Amino acid sequence: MPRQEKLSIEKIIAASIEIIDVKGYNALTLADVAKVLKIKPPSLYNHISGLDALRQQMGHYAMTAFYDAMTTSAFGKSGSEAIYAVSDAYMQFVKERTSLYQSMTRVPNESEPAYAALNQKLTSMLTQLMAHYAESESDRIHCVRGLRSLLYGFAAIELEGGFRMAVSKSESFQYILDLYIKGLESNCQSRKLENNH
Amino acid sequence: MPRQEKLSIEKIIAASIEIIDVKGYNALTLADVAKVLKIKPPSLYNHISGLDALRQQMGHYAMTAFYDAMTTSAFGKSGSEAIYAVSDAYMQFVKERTSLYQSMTRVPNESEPAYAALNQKLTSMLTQLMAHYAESESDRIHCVRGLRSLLYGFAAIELEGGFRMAVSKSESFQYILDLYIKGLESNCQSRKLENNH
DNA sequence: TTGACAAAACTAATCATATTAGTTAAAATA
DNA sequence: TATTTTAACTAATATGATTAGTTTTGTCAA
Repeated sequence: MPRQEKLSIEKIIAASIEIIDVKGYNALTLADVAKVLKIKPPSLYNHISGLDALRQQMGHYAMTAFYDAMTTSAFGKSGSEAIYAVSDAYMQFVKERTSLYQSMTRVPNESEPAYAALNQKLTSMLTQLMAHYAESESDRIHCVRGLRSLLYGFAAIELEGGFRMAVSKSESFQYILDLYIKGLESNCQSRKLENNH
Repeated sequence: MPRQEKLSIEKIIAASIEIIDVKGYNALTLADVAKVLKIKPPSLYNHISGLDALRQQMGHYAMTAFYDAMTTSAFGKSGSEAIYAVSDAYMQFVKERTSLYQSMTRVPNESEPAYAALNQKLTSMLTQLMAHYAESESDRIHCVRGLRSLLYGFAAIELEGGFRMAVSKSESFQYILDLYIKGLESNCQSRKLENNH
């Protein structure tokens, strides 16, 4: 009986996610978290140092799950296949774990070492995927920034209900990804032509 | 002397922008707004119906300025020239009027008619710009969604300090835009080939 | 000029929330 | 079992949004 009862940071995060599911990221309050956990708000301070710290920890937790999803999706793939895979995994994460995704993107301090380190690893992974399309390191980074911008922007606009025209959003997503890959390929093409000048 | 003193919704918005410039969008409070305007917080309710309503009005005000900047930049241009122009204007707006841009993108209710109408007009304008690259209406909308995603994502990641590698962000932006345009062109190309099958 | 009216300020009060301080009970451990 | 730590609690403070009711002030017509 005294098994499941033990409170932990994980339980606090789980409760917070529940609340965000219902009320949205901005509406998270310690008062509500305490209510869900059936304790008084000050008791939470035995586990976390405040609302901002909770958000920070949620960000790290979310980033961990996200990093895992991204890495898994790309494993063993290369070229456009890998790019499609991580992009689909990205959007799947956004759709299926929206509150977690928001906890990641709206983390109070992105510079916090643990968070930043994971972010950095993710960027490295993506940069490797660009090997097929760009030779120089800086070009690969440009490509990664492009993909991240695309995915981040699409997800954000979709989440806030921004795509209002009566056109399939998933078709748009495929179209946009195709466009991006075509851009990469066309880039390759022109590079090869230059080399044979 | 009693000239400049008159309070108005414009002055309230201006004061709010000042505060956001310094403390960030989330930290806006009516208490601070009142302090800047040298009145007591309840007095604000003679002009606005609360913090959320203020944010909504700021969103509309911001969208108006943004729509103006976008439209002006594209005027008389077409094809890739127009796309580069609106993209540059977009990023310029983000950089020079950051608080306003955030007030627009984080507006409490994007469905509010006045806001949504402007948003719709902006989308129409951008869709027209895609005439050169896509024939069907739905393809043009896909293209617009791609561009918006790209710009929105790049701006958001840059604002939150997400591009950490030692690579020029403005070069990345140019690279990404080039990539996007190449994608559009390559799309055209393959469409023409198909037609001549 | 003055009295009525409307606008816009004010004070007082309420409520929700975060957070701190200090206390206590319960669990873990020596 | 005695001690120590953990994690709950109550009480209190501070900030901020918001409402109610009052007062001031500026405008405008008689």
